[in-house]
Amino acid sequence: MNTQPRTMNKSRQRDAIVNYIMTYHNHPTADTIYNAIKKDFPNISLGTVYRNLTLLTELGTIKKLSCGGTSEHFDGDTTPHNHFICNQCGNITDLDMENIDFINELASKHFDGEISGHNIYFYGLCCSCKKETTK
Amino acid sequence: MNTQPRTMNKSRQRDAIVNYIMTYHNHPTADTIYNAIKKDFPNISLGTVYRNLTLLTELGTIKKLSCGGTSEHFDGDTTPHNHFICNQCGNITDLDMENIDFINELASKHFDGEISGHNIYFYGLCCSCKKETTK
DNA sequence: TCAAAAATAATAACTGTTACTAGTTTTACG
DNA sequence: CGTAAAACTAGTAACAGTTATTATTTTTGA
Repeated sequence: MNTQPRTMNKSRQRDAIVNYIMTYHNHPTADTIYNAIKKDFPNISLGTVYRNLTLLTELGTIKKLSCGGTSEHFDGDTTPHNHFICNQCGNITDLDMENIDFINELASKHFDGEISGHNIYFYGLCCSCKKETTK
Repeated sequence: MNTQPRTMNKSRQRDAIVNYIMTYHNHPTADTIYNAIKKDFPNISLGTVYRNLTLLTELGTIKKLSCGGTSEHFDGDTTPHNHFICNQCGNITDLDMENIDFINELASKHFDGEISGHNIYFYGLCCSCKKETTK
């Protein structure tokens, strides 16, 4: 039995969510999006944000980032790239580095299952926190 | 001001937690550990498990794994190694592959902060789930 | 225009985790 | 030893992020 809707209707709220994520590449949480969108949709419900984020993740329009904080983050950039999380301030940023998808092959070598992708989270001190600590 | 205890007392409960994690390399959640230890400590509190897991993580005795499920997992193996999470059954396993810590250098190349480490989570189908789907 | 399907707002419920408190265990030292 | 201070625990309440429920509204296609 298929529990998915047969067709997807358009929804102004969902459009606003996608628009926010695609405009600000700041890996927002559901709550961040909720508060930002409230300016245009004062009555929007947090549940609506969560429901659409789940839906969009399932559709592959966005990606969910689980990097150990109290809540999940979302990324509008679904192309392969890696993230850095600052141990001090907790900020998440994209990491500009050469593509290393070949590690999937390395991981497959001694593995009987099927590897389809990976997530990499680098940790350390971001530029500004590094400056702070060396003061 | 230092909020840490000045010395660490021994605690049978904490020993049992460490012992469980080091014995079964199954990346357990707090709840898994709690239920396992209850056999020896029928009155142990879930809070005690959480408190000690946090403490042990801070001490570096164990590592916390945040791989996107509903709860956190813990790993008694603190040596560099990578994990695989099955998209179907959710099982977490160690991935036997060559060390690729050199990616920290690659990541540092165009990065102004300081990179101290990384976590890699591979995704896909584990051996048994792969067999299931091809039946 | 109108009915069916999809989506929403509002709210309640749920779940993993943390905080609090009174009582117990461990430890250091006389 | 005995004992007092510090560390730790059980039990429980509180909290935060997320999901489920439901009545209502919006979207869509004929």
